[in-house]
Amino acid sequence: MILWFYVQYRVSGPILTVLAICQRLWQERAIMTGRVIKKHKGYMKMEERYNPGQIESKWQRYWEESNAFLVEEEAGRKKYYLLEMFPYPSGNIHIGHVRNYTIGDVLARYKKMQGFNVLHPMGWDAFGMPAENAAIANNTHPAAWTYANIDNMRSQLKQLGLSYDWGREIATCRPEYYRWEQWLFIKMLEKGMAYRKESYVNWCEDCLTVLANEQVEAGMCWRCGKPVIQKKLWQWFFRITDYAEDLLVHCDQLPGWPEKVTSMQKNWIGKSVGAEIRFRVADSEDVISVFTTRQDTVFGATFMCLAPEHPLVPRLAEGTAQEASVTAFVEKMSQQDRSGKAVDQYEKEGVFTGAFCINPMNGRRMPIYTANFALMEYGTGAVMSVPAHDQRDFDFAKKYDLDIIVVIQPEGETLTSDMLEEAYTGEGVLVNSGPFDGTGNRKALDDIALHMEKEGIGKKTVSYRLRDWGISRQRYWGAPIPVIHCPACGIVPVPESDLPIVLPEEAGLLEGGRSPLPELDAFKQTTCPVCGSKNARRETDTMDTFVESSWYFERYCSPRCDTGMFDPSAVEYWMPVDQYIGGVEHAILHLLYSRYFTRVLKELGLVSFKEPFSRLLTQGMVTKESVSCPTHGYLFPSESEKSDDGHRCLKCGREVTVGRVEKMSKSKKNVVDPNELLEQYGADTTRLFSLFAAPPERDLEWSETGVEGGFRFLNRIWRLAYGWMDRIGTAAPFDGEPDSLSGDIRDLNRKVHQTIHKVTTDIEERYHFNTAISAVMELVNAMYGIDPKAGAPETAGVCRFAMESVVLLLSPFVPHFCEELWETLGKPEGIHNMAWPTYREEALEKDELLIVVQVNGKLRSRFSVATDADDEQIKQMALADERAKPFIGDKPIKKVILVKRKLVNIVV
RNA sequence: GCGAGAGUGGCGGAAUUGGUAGACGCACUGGACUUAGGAUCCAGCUCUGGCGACAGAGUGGGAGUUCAAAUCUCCCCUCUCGCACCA
Repeated sequence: MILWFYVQYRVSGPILTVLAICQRLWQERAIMTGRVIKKHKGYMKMEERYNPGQIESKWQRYWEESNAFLVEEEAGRKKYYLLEMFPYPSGNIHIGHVRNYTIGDVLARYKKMQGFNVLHPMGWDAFGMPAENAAIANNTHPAAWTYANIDNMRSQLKQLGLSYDWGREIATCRPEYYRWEQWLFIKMLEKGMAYRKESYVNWCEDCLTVLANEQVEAGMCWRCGKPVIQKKLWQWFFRITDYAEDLLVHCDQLPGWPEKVTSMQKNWIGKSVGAEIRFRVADSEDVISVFTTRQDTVFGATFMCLAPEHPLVPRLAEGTAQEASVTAFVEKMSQQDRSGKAVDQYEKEGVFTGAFCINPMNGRRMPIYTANFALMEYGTGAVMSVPAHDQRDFDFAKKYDLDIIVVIQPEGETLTSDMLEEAYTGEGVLVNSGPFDGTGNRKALDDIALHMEKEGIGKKTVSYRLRDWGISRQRYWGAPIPVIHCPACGIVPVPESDLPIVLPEEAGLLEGGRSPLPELDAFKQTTCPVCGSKNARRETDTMDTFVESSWYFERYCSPRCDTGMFDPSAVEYWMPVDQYIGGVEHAILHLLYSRYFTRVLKELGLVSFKEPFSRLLTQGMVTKESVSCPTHGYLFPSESEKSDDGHRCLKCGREVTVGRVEKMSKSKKNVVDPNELLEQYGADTTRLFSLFAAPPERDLEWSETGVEGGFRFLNRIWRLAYGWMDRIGTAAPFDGEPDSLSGDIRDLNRKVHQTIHKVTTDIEERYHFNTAISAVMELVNAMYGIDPKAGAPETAGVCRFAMESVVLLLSPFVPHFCEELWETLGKPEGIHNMAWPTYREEALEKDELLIVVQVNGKLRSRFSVATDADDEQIKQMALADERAKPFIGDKPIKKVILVKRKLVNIVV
């Protein structure tokens, strides 16, 4: 009621509001006494004013009570699985969620009206760090915080009127869900798809905890500010690299995916074709294996670089004069962020290990360095450096005064090392390359690889940039990894019958974000399932949350299945997802992991397909300026204030810096809460506005300017309907030949058909909801000039056709509003079950063509012509055009270009 | 740094296949209705010059292809996303 009052006040001002209150009280009395809701001339009595609050709760209740969106498999009926990326339950939905889920809802409702059996589920990606952080900050349990957030966000989503099958809701933090993930892990372990190896984590010595990359700020711990070091731990991995080639090849077989996504995935997998070459370490049994794509330059290799983490580094330096400096360098590197993006930004540096290796092609002694740009994760962790033909190696050689030998010369030129200002990376002919001198370098790639293969020095090989997926997390709020470490039997999988390994909820979090699991004896101490040893201990690492989101779309098909991950027949019916929608920021990791997981499921015989998502729509980010205060860090919009005095923090009064425009995120505090919009204008206006503001794939810098326009548009339709109701009377919607109409009413009929055409293709082919909405706006503008009772006898019928079409076309966008109007039009309730309107091809035809006249490509005139005019006639009319003539003058006409039914360009 | 994308009036955007740049909406201006208006209806609204008819310029900047370029090609600038432990 308060909301209603507020809207009234906004719309009508004070005096009419008082009148409206009286009217409303009268109506409510009438409703209570049952006198209002009855048929009136074939349609329902209509409220004069659009009242979103009342309408929206009415229809949301109706959808819920009539189970409007619950679905099940129906053999023989065409299905459509529409999925939006499920949210992390961070607390409140933000405007980015509204955008994502509204886009999905439009498509789901549209497909339903097209006759599909539409699966449209929703759930929660509920494990993750923010719950732990919130638990520490508020002294609660991550589970309590997460479930409270889920309840809150579910009711917010329901307020938006989204057509979800809520009977299929899942939360990944529930044992019923992660039980099957643990089951799958064990299967993968049995198949060798999961394995353990040592790798590095960010470690804070002070908090004694592992840090996520996000928790490292400029090399320091975000909690205590102490330096972060790299610590080696035994961790679990999935062998995604086994599928590198398959994932890569199928990027080109995903026609429903945006090319930018497949292209990013291809680059991420990063296939390189080259050779592996073995370099013997001088005076030692050791061999260094390198991967290179430039084996044609092997004669120019003058030194070797090993990653600081390379196992040979300490051994090579041992006992040499360089040992101390090598140890110091390795130590220094272990303090640094070694991620790809960081390494690329450091200045290249390295130290000599004191050892040499032998170039197998020419016997050259090459000094072995350890260098910061060599990555243990890529290739073999060793780089054969050819300074003459690689810029990075060139810079390094100049810095440390190392030899440079030219081995490729541009055709017909002589190039020597002292001529080089920078590396020569172009094509050419081999020199200084023994038997290969004079060979083109392209051909030499093959020749040298073959030669090495014959001599046992190396071989052709392929390398990928993609690395195996590390899934171990030393965290509490995640799915426990179901293995047992037994001192006698080693790694033992938890028997299937013991699943799920439930995360012990009684555990509180330890200070500093450290996982309590390793210190919780009740969890950790267990019996070995193989030998019965009492000294066995449970794995205390939990799984990366990306694991949960890599198969949830399959779980939705049979979310309550308790005999397996899913019911195979349900998955065969619903999968693959026909349309997946989510933020472009997931273009690589989540989507690649999901593709990988589906391949694993196929390999295990659980599904019959390997690509989970047929079509993908990557929605652009909703961005906003972030605001940060020198003392308080990032601020919520409500925590700072702009005045003449400047933009200040409300907590401390200091001047804030208005940051970059960034993706909305809770950590940046630049989120926009849709609640105010919902309260002020209702769900339909909020939905309409988020769709109208920009096409889905485009980034959207948030601004509320324009939201009034959407609300006005709905009011405008409401008023039109209210004014037309009596005047249309009981006329049936016009469905006759367009030729039986003339004048305004003929134009309106054409406009309706054109609008149906435009809205349908915009939704179906382009997802351009903004232009679909503006097409309906144009139609409504055209309807405003028409009186259904005046003119030809067909007028009322055309008007009813127009009005019903507007309501049907808008129903996926503003469903509550359209349900209400549909009922008012005297239609059976449930517009979501109606068929999508269709247009007639012959009704789209215009009566006249507009021809544009250009002279030398510049617009000079235009004229109308009958649709059946032939090209020659149009040409003559253009040449005779009075407004074009002065620009032709007496200059000779060189050429006349005619674009059929559109344009004439006269070239003089 | 590497990979991917984007840039059009005061603002959000439109122009679907190289063929009328600025649809639709916001903001703004003027008018009508009105006791009143932050409601509604009608009209105007890229910039420069001109009373006007009209003319010239114009899609981040620069070059090019073409009868014709927001759209294609090359170079440059700016912004956004991802970079493997945020989700």
